Formats: sequence, C-alpha cells, structure tokens
Amino acid sequence: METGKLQHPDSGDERRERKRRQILAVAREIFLRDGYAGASMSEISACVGGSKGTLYAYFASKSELFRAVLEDSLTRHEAEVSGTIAGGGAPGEVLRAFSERFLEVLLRPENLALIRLVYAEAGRFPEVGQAFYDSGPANAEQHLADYIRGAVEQGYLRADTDPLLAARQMILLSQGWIHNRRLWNVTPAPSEAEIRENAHAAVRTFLAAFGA
Amino acid sequence: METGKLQHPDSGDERRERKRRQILAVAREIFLRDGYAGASMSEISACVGGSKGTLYAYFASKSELFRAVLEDSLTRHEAEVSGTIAGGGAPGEVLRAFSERFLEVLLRPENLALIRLVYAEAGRFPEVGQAFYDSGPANAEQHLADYIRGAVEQGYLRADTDPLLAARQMILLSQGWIHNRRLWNVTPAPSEAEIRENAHAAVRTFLAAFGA
DNA sequence: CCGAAACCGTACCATACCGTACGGTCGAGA
DNA sequence: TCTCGACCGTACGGTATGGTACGGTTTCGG
Repeated sequence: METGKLQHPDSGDERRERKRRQILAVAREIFLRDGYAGASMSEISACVGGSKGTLYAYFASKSELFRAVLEDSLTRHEAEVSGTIAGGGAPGEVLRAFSERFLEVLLRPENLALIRLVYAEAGRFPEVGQAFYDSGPANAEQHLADYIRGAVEQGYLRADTDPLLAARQMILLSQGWIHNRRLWNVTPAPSEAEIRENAHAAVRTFLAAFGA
Repeated sequence: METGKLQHPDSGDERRERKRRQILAVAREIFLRDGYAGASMSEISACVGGSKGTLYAYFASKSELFRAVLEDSLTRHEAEVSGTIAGGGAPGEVLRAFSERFLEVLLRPENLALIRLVYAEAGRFPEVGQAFYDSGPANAEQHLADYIRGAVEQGYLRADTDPLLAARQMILLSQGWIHNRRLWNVTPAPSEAEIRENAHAAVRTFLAAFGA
C-alpha cells in the first residue's frame, strides 16, 4: 500500500532510491578523485545529469553527502576478507588465504582512493576515521583474533600467544610494504605473484613467531 | 662581498632568508592543518603578517609554495632514525632502539599531519609521494637493510635472511597498529610504555623469524 | 484524465579563492 | 641627504564555490 504496486517497474520509492544510488555512485567517484575540499557540488550534479536543486533535495549539504558516500562505501567489503578465516583450520593455509585476499582488496584502486581519503580527512573529521575503523579494520582485527584464539586452543599456535597482538602483527605483515608504496604512488600495481609472495613471507614470519 | 657585511645583523639576503623561513613555517602549519585544497594563500599571508604581494614575491604560486613546504619538511628527520642503527652491534638492542625511535618519530603530531597530507595528495601529485618516499621511507629501508646484511654476516641472524624483506617487515612491525589508529584518529596519543611495548613485540617477532 | 509531486534548467546570491596592481612607506647604501 | 628597492595595505579582476529560488515540464498515483 504505502510502497505502491510491484507490477509497475518504476514506483515512486523505487525511483527515488535508484536516483539516490546514482548520486552516491557519482559523488563517490568525484570525492575519491578530488578529496573533500576539492570536490564540487556543481560538478557532482552536472555529472549525475540532474540539476543542483534535485541534488539538494536528496542530500541537505555537502558534508551530509560526504557522510552518505562514506557510509555506502564502507559496507562493501565486510565479509569478503573475513570469509577467508570463517571456516577455521590449520593456520598455514588459512592465514595465507587471508593475507592474499586482504592485500588484494586493499590494493584495488577504489579502495586505495578510499583509504587515502579517510587518512586525509580523519584529522579534521574524527568521526570519519572512527566510522572507517569500526566498519573495516576493527572487524578484521576482531575476526582474525578470534580465529587465532581458536588456533591456540587447538594447539596450532604457541600457548602463550596474545591473540590480539598476533592478529595485529599479522595484519601489518599482510598489508606489507607494497601497500604503502601503492599509497605513495611510487610503484605500479603489483602482479598476483608478488601478492602471493608477500602473503607467503607474512605467514612464514608469523608462524616463526607464533607457531607451536 | 656578494652577501653583504657581517657587521650588520640584518643584511638584505639574510633578511630575505629569514622571511622565507617564516613564510615556510606558517605555510607548513596551515597546509598540514587544512590540506592543499583547503589552505588559502590569503590566510597564509595574513598569518605571516605581510601582504599577499610579498608572499607572491617569494613564491610564484600556491603549488610552488606547497612544494617548497614539503621539501623543507622532509629533510628534518633524515638522521634521527637512522642514527640508532649506525653503530651496528647485536640485533636485540639495536633493533629495539630503532623500533622505539621510529615509532616515536612517526607519532609526533607534526609528522602525523605530514603523513596524512602526503597520502592525500600522492594520488593526484605523484611527485609528492615520490619525494616523500625518497627522502623518508626509502632511506630507512636502505639503512635498515644494510644493517641487517651486516648482522647476517656476523652470524647474528639466519644465513638465509633476505635483508630487504626483513627490513621491510621490521619497519611494518615497528610502525605497528598504534600508528594506524593514530592516523585514523581513533585513539589518543600512546604513552611511552606502549611504544616500548610495541617495539618489544616487534623485535620478538622479528628475531623469531630471522634470529640465528 | 486530473492534480500533485518530483524534476529540470537556469539564473542568482553571498562568499571565497588565486593572483595582480598600485600608491605609499621605510630602511639601507652611496 | 638622496635614491632605490623591498615591503606594506588595500583594492580589484575573474572565477568558482555552496546553497537557494523559481518557472516550466515530466511523471505517476488515483
């Protein structure tokens, strides 16, 4: 009743939602490309096709649009990385899979741009950094620590392992030097082989420190 | 002759150089606070005291000022970190000193702001990232790798250690989770004890992987 | 088929930006 | 004391910004 009939492919709410997503997609692209201060509402509305009045009918201000773009972008890769450790099992292969996937996700151009943007704005807008941390690194950290705790209990890892510390070190090693060099834009995108190599090295060091 | 007499405390060139440094200091502060797009030449000139015309007599454009600020900022901590590994010696204490100093330098508010700024602009201005990398991380990486190579030859570390890989992993572990959380602005400045703890954990993991 | 709501195009406001220009002032060197 | 260059204060030009207003048009539910 309040949402209209399903027969029609273009009910009001659906239409509005579609437009909203379209605006978010365009705005996301421009924010990631130019940064918060560098992006322009006029350009966004021009790129999205409609008028600026319409844009302001969907989002009350630039900062609110920015917030919505971030919120939308952050909920994308929640499960993708954590999925690699959901099953449990022996650390060697699980951690290798995690490390590879983790770095591969971090290195996608869209995510590099997002990470740059968050770093840039976190100083002035603490809630940006907080939102990013909560919906990304905090999850990875927690899930990995849980897995490690289980692996310790099963005797795969040393009994005196601090799961949280081990998880954080594993994440740092997985992220690797490549990630920094990509953020600094001083090296082209690495091959899959390099990513695998990094994961291999990370796991080797991790297991040397925490393996049973 | 070409630089004027030393008797007078205020020769022309000296005066110019002083003003230049003053401008750089103020501009640095504002760029680090507001980012490149967010900073304003008018505010900089107002903060520095003089007129905008004078500002443009020293730096031809905003981008050139930005470049000069970066160049000036990057040459500060060259030796401070590398000094901790200059002497050589057994890895345990040397690496601990390196790790502590490294993280402590990274966590200084001015450097956090600089790192944020570089991350933010490296995507659009590759030369910014390159300059930063060359004058900072590349040096640390190289010096640490050299030290590790020496330690391997002296039998302190495993013979099959890849010095460059080991150096990079050591840097990643030293930088630690704290550094990221500070960049994301989700945690207050850590105590010295936390920094020492991080260094301790980094060295422990490193030696487990590469110790002889 | 009607009426209302959403949307478009465009013009507009106030502000801020970068960069320039210009007349006045001050201090140093001759 | 005179000259000259650097500096100051200020104002300005041209452009772009975030955000608003408004009349005309399309779209959709009833």
